[in-house]
Amino acid sequence: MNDNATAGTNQPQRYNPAEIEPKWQARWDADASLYKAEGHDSGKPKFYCIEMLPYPSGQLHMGHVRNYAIGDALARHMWMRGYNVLHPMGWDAFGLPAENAALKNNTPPREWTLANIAAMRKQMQRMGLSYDWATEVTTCLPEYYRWNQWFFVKMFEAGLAYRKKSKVNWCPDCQTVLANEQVVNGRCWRHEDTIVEQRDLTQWFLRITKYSDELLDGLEKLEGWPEKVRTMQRNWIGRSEGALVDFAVEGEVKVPGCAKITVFTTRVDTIFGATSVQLAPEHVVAKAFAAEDAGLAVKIEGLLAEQQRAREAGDVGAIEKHGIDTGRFAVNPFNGELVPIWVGNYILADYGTGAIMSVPAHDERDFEFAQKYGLEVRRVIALKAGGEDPALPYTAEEDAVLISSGEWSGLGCVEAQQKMAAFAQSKEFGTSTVTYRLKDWGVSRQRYWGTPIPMVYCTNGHAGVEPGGVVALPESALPVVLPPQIEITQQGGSPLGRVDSFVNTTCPVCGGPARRETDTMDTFVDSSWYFYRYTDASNSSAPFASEKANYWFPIDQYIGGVEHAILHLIYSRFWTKVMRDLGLVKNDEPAERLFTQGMVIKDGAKMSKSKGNVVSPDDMIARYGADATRMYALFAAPPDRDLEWQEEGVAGISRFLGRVHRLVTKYTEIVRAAGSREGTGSETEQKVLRKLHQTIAKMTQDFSGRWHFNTSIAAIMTLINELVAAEPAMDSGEVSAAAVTEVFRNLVLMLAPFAPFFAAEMWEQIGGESVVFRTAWPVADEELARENEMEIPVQVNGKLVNVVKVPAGSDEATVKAAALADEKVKARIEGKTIVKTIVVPGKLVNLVVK
RNA sequence: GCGAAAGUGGCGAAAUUGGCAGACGCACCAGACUUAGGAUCUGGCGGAGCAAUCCGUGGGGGUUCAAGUCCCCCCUUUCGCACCA
Repeated sequence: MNDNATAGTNQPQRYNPAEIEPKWQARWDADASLYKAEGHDSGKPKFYCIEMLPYPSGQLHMGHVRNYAIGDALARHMWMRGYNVLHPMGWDAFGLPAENAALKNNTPPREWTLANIAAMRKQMQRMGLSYDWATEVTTCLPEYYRWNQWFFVKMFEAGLAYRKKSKVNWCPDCQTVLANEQVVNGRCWRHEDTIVEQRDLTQWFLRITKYSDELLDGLEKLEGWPEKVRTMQRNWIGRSEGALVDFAVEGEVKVPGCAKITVFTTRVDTIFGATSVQLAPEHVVAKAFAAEDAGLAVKIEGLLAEQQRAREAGDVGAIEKHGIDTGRFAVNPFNGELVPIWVGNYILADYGTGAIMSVPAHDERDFEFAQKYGLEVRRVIALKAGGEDPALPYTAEEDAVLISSGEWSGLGCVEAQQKMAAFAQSKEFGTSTVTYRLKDWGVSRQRYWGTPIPMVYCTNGHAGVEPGGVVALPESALPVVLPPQIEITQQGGSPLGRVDSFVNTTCPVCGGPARRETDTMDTFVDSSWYFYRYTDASNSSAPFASEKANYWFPIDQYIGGVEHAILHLIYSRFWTKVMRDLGLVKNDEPAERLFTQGMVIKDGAKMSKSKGNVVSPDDMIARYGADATRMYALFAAPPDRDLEWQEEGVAGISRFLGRVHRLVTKYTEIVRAAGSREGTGSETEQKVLRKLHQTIAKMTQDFSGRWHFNTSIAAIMTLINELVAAEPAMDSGEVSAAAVTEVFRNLVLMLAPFAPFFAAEMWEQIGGESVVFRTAWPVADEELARENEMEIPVQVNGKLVNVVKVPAGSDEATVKAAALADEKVKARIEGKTIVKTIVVPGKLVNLVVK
């Protein structure tokens, strides 16, 4: 850069990251042992630290840089604290972009993906991240995905993987099915503008609902997870306790199974107030009625269309309630009353039973609907304490009792719910039940670039398997390898279905002809267990050895974006429980602690190509170096908050490193020569050492607690500012060589987690032993850190007047006397009476005067 | 609509337990050095005022000797959920 003549006079070697960083990178890349975790027989405590693995798009973005800078600082710090650290990295390498790229550039997905991985690995190495590359996991390689298939077969055998025909979400852009979790407001999670369609398809599902309660209850114990994520998962699982009650349909219904309507309710205690039954437009009974009445059929179609439109508008909640009276009646089993059967556009087919009893007096939606159509509103819940009845709709359950409810009148709501459900069960017209919003995980994808589902359909069938029936492949037949060369086209359907050599196979049981399943697995399968594979990445006989996983798990710290709160983080919890039940691992949960970092934004908005506000990490590194770029990502905001990227700030960090470089270089000879010379005990020496040890204490605390690295870095900057001020004293010997040595050694050690290249260079320069990252983290000396003088603010009537200095540890009387002796204070209280004096030891004095 | 988080200088932010509001950095201003350079160093920098001093943490009330921090009401922003019966 600016290597002109003046630079040479008193600063022979200026901070030049372009020189330092590649030099160290070359050394580190050549030393595979540098970041290698020790085995599970290591005597040290373990620390398993992971950042979420990226999709190999080919380019790191600033969000990655921030994520990895946080994890790397933590991993390096824990190394220095003496832990056995496993800090791995991998690639979530299957997925649609590879197919799109293939279409566009005519490059095979595998080639494209592997090239991207190579490019991104290089970027990570350029950033100086401390990954153990020997444990690298790439999900699109058969060595990895064969274990997806292995798990799939295990789940099939355990009844956890099954096939069913159902309505599924279809993204016309992805040309594939989406899981419920991948649909956001009726749109595709990857295509914000694309409305997801509903299609009837036969698909593979994983029975995540078997673990609904455990997934929910487990959240209570995940205290190391952000409350926000736990809440989101709780909502997603959506457990709801209630009752099923059968309402018999009055009169004849020709379609079998339609003689009764089973409603789901959480408020069976309000059933005497039910004045209609409401069906979803797709309910079988509604369809049965429609079959008998063409006019009704048209109207019900209309309701369905309204629901569809609302879903497409992404605004299901705002739909105007609308319904149709079918003219038919149902019998309330509790009182024998006939209530009209309606079809409503606000009734969801896929929640509960798709049918409800409508109680306008005690449900807001039912109330709104009844008002519109003039249905009866009948109060059956009153205040327990008596007195004036609350306005309708009245939805409270606490301190409320049943009225006008026959023999149940007088019971409290909660008690009535239990007793009435039990009664319904004894009379066989109902039962108490629990429903969930969580649905089984649909994992079939009509795509090429994913894990082939290891199932075949035996054409002729054999004992126990009908013709065309499902047969799981035995372990010896795995992996089912993706055919490498395949033409990617835009036509629908599973691409593998067009490859005859793939489809046509033999049945592993009877040896007869069979067809392979041609769908591939959702890529979220890949990321559901990848972190177990890190512990034993090259195992070719099992997904991993249990003893290795049991040593490292649960993950001590998992770091990633909050956008995975539902998808990845719920799937991987599920997968862990399945593996536990298979006897592979002992832990119930994958990660002890989860940290979700904020977004990186620019000019107030998330960086995106369309907004043109993308800052490239490569540019930053080329201009300021990796150390400054990483350190800025930690300095600009606390890691859990959004970070506004300001290039001037990176320049500021670069200047700061330059100042440290100048100081370290200036005192290098003293530090290198230092023996065990005595300190001078001078005031400046005490001051410098005090600041040093206060900084060590602050940094150590930040790492173990809140991770507010912005304040840690600010503390180091303050230390540097003090050192600059102390330069004359360090030059004159007023600050001893021993003290200078102590300061600079510890300063470099403290910078190591944030600026690894810089720290390695400085450490070598001052003659530090071994590797800086394997040197023990400094320990704060409380004695040296202690202030010997305190500054005590003095207030009069709560307003600051002056600050007085007193010796540290002064008692109340001394502090008070010092406050009263202060000229400014004297002037302020002149002629007034002190009514009260508050002395908070070590904090302040407040004089209340009149 | 429900729930959560947030709102502090020109900007990013700090104040961990009710106790000096604005640490640290950016930008800006002044100065030094100078082959005048987007380098480096020194100093200044919430607002008003010559000053003493007064005002100031989204707005309004309250508790307290003392409130950015606690309580009540309201506003704004972001995120999550959203006819879930």
